[in-house]
Amino acid sequence: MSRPTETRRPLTLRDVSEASGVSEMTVSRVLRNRGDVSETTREKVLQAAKALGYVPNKIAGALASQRVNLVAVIIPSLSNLVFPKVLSSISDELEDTGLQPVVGVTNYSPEKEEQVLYEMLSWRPSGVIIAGLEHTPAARAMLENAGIPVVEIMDVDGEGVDSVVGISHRRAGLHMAEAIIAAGYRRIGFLGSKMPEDHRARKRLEGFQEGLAKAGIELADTEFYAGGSALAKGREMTETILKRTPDLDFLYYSNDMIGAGGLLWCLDQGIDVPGRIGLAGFNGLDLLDGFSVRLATMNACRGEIGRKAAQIIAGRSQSNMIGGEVIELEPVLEPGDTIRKA
Amino acid sequence: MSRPTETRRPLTLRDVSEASGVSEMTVSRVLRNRGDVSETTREKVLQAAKALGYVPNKIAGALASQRVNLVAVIIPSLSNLVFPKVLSSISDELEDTGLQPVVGVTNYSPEKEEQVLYEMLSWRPSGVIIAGLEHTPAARAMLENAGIPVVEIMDVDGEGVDSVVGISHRRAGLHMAEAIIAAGYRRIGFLGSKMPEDHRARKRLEGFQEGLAKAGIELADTEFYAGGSALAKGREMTETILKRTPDLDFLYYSNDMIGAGGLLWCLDQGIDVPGRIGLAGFNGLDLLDGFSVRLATMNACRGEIGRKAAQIIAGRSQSNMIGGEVIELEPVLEPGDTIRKA
DNA sequence: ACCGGCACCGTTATCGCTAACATACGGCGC
DNA sequence: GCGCCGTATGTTAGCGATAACGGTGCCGGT
Repeated sequence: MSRPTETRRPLTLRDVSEASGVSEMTVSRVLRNRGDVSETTREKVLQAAKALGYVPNKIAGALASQRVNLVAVIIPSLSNLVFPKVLSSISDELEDTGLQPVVGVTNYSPEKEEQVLYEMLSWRPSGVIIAGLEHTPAARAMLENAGIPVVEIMDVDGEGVDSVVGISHRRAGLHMAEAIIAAGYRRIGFLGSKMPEDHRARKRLEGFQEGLAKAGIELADTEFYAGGSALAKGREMTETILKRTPDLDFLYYSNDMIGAGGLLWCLDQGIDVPGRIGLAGFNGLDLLDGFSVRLATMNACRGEIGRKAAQIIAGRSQSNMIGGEVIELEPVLEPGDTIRKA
Repeated sequence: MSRPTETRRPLTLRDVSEASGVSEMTVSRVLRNRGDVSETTREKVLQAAKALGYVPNKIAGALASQRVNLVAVIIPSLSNLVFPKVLSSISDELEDTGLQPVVGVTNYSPEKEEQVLYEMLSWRPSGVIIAGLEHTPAARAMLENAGIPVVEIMDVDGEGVDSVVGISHRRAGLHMAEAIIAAGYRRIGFLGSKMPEDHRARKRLEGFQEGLAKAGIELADTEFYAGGSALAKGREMTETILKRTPDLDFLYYSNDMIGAGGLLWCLDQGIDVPGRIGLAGFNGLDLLDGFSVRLATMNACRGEIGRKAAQIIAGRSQSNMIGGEVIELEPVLEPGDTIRKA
């Protein structure tokens, strides 16, 4: 009820050691469960620590031991819904390894990414998980020189610094194109975000166009957006593109959220999906489970990506084997109800 | 192209100081922009640091200066969509204060919260922003003894440790009840999550029931869920509750996501909304902008909450004024299209 | 009685950086 | 010339923990 001390000086090991009558070293051993301590002193120490409300100072600990139990996780955005998913699979996997993820957000800006990376590396984490393969030269240099395991995730189309876990967005786009063509669609439009720094979306589009080209087809129209609620944007863009190019018979969206918006708009308009027009998105958001008509999409293996990445970091922080794994996962087409059955 | 050194020993201030021919202290001053350094040496040092690829060690810096530029932000979940929003407003507000948010997630578990808090406090952050007012006794004690500004956010119905920024969920529920009754609805059902630790949802329900009681009405039926895609669950639950109690004329959902699922189901079924049945959710997700029929909801001021909380932390970390502010924000009813006009 | 080994615990020396103080130096006023 | 000030830099002493090693009992074997 009354304050333990007058001026609240933060507690240190010394306080606990004095309170329990043993040396700081022994207290440290007890608190870390490391080294031999008799059961009786262990009890004494724990009791004293609890009574004082002692919280160890990891800053000092990390400096002395040269070990930090943090893993830097750097992603472009939290509002994308994709990334929280990856994040949670990372933290699940890290749960009982003693490692802890720390998140940094770049807003799809390479400069911000460089900043965030610098900031995080200055805490000397035991590993870095970072989205994408495209970084500023300085950022890349930092990753190479950090001397810790680095896992670049989400994308395998390019050269990685160290380990890489992801899917080929190029091939994902290509496969989607093939599926669409196989289903008999020919007048195809693309709708996506304007962000020039979303390399994965760009690669999907490139792969998609390549797939179309193989069948001698070109994109009939495209529409881009920036900012705002993706669902609402999907709705607007769909209306816009169909007004401009009414004979489109398929719309490929760069993500599920705008795809879902487009789907809602089509349903509202009473358009026959997938007869008159087919739709597909990308990501496999479980959000889509809530629609009566299920949008075709491609599962981006987000959970698996996070898990593998975490495993690599955890594995390498124990045994210091030399890394450089590249794990390519295979995205799965989920045809849903918005592509005609062939 | 070739590695700078054979065995890559992490760089220290000493390396930079040797490379630039000045003392470590001067290098430190340059890198922190603190104290007087002549322009010429500043240049020399910066150049050396860049050439070596030096990244400062904040661990050592923090230990020496007893200052850490981190703010712990502790929230129940990242998949709720509400919290990423709060997070981003916090980090926007902190952007140019030199402070940096670090996120911890509790999964709505008080024990996990206690763990995460302990973990974060052991890094000696300059402040804590934590969701909710309900904590374990140990967690509360830690917050009280940490000697740093603490802001509990989202909720004001209860006793805070230090500062509090949020809305009254009890009153939010109550107001929603009044609005619904004013619109002429009488057979009212509630649909929500089963989580016993979601105190804010509980308080909304209590306030809602209180509002109904004032008009001499009781909840006609309730339905709860746990886990899974909220949109899909909303759909299922709505079907279930309406099968069980067909004469309900209003459904109050504990969040917008399940509300949206319910709305989709009603539209699919061709049910007249808001004539035959009214619907309302809670949170004001901008996701809802994408629907042709807009769900009634209540804006929970998430952006404002994050901003104010960050301001309090930032303000107090500069001038050490004594805290204890309580800021109650006023949620706004957004009637949308799913409540009859009175 | 002596020695080796084990279980337990203390001492010392960092870890990389910064606060606080000390020093060097040039210029200025008197 | 002397003292003094201000600027630009160096020196010293920690910050709070841990690694590495050094004791100290106690036991059992010989």
